[in-house]
Amino acid sequence: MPKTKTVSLPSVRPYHHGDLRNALVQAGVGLLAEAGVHALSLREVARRAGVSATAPYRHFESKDSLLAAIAEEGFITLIQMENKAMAQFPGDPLLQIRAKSTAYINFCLSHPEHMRIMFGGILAKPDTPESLRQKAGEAFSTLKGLISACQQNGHFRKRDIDQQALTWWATGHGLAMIMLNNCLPQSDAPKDCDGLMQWVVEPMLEGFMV
Amino acid sequence: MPKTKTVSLPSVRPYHHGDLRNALVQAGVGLLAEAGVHALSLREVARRAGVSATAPYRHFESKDSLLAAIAEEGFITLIQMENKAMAQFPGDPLLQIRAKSTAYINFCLSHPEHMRIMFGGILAKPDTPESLRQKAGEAFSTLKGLISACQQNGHFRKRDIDQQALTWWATGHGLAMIMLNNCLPQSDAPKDCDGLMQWVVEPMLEGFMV
DNA sequence: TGTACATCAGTGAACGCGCGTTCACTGATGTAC
DNA sequence: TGTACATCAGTGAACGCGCGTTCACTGATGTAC
Repeated sequence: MPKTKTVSLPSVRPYHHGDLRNALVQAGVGLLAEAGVHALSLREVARRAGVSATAPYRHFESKDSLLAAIAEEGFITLIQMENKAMAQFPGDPLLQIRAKSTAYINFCLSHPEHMRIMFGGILAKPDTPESLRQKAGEAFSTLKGLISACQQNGHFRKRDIDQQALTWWATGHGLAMIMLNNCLPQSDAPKDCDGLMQWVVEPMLEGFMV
Repeated sequence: MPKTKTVSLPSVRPYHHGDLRNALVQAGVGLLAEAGVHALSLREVARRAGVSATAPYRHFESKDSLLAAIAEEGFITLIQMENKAMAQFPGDPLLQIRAKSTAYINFCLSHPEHMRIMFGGILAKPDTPESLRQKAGEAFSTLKGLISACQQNGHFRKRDIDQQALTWWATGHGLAMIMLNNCLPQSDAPKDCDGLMQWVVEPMLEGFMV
């Protein structure tokens, strides 16, 4: 087979990367998905980004702050998925809550290792950046808005909104974590995860409905 | 200050430990509680048990199998705490479920790092020992029994037992994980964790009640 | 428009570290006769 | 009861490894005049 002489494209990486911070976060996200939390090291992330082991220190104080950025990226993706799902049912808060729940569990199951970072104690650390905390809280605010709307339009009984919201979130989050860890017991539950989520949420919903 | 000559007690560790396997598990549990998952290494566990770095290999194939034993110990403790709480209300399955929920969250909050191992993916690994899987399933079986009893005595509507049980577990587990990770949003929820658990479970319970 | 210089974003060598695991070993224990 | 020997449960040296981080550096970029 004759070797074809390939034209040298501008493959010479310029000295400055241009958007290394972002590239590192993306490399981290990819590594996480492929190899899991335990394989996620600063050095490997740098390697993936095609950069020296110490370059990340121009953009992150320490490994922990890279981790925080990766977690934040996770919350952003989660919120996007939820918003997209909710947008299918404009004006119908009940269907929107259902869609949001489904999106939540879909994210969890498609990003299990990411979940372990997002909910693996990083938010309990003192030096967690404010932007991360804020993103983490955003999804919950949306949920409260939807529940409030469901009370207004007569779908739900009037109850403490924080209370109903937290109950809902706990249920969805708990199911997701249980599935993530392969703890789901044998049962006659639906096999598809959308159906399962509805199935689990349903008994709780009966308590919400007017 | 005069040195008092201390009698040499039988402090000379005999060559054979006697119950090293158990001692290693306990050392691991202690280390976990004090220093967290990240600090949990085979070598440090051996050090704590006062034994050479390689001694654990007489009792555990690998670090992973020590981890599995530690997780199993966690489930045993959890089950004990739940059973003790339930025993306060013999013959009253509804109060027993409530007590079990409270015990669950008390365990989670008093053993956060242990929870991370128990529900950190270890049950998803292929070579997880059968005994661990079985212990992990035990608490759920108990819950199903209680729910069934609540249906029998007319407290709960007749519904699929697996479904109600999973909803309940998901809610309790979710709340515990949320608290563990400091994700609990600002709200007018009770501050004590028993009260909080009841507060979160209550809206769901209304859907269960006849 | 050109130049001097400060600042920024990379490099690569080196550090010390603790880890999981292997190996050949030895001291203690249990058992068959 | 005593002895030979197999088995068991420890030891300690050594392995290779990848990690996070520091340091002094250098190439590229932006800015003031």
